[in-house]
Amino acid sequence: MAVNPPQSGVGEPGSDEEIVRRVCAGEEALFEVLMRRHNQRVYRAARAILRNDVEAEDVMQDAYVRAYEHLRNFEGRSRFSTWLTRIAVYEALARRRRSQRLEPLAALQEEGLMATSSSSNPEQQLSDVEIRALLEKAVETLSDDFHAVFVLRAIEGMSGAETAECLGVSEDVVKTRLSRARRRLREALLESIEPSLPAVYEFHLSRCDRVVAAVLRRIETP
DNA sequence: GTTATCTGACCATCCTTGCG
DNA sequence: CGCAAGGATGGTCAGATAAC
Repeated sequence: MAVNPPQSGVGEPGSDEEIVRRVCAGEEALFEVLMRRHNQRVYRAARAILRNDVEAEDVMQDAYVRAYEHLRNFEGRSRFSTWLTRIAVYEALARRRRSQRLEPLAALQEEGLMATSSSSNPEQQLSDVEIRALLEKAVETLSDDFHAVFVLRAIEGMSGAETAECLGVSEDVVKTRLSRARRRLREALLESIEPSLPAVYEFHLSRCDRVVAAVLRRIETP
């Protein structure tokens, strides 16, 4: 499920750590390579916590600026991507705390997201686009903690250790949250598709007639 | 065989609800 | 309003399983 499309950009001059070393040595322009390389992950990490595209982009900018300013503090104890993601996660968590103080009722506006599609044709309903929409809706129903773990682990493909480090929790907590997030996703998806389940593998009247006729022919002609 | 991951059981805490 | 009961949620631990 992990999707990490290669980022386009300014050539690929070596490992992250190598680029960090060169940026610190004065090649500031190379920082763009790091940004392009990790845009996807940083965006998903920020959005996993904030659930808002615009705010996620703001956090990305803040995180990149902060990372650039503190690049010399990167000691290489973890991968650069983990270090960068952790900065974005901390920025996002701080922003979420601020917004929760200011708008404690904002979350109530999210109610009603799980309204089910009324499409009656299961084949249409199960098209790729709709499956993706169902998945996204289901993921959005997860609690904040489960949502963040699920996005980082299952979608972004980070390891348990990386996710734990980014979110500031133990690996055990990541494992449990991921397991429960998956279970809840299954339940949410089942809830959203159940109304159309009776139509799945429907034994159409014409096929019924055909089978009955064939059986009758075989019975009647020994 | 080792490591990583998943999953279930158990427990603690928090929240809601009903009752006096 | 205060309190107890029950449910929901989340963390820890341990065993099972898969991948290497």
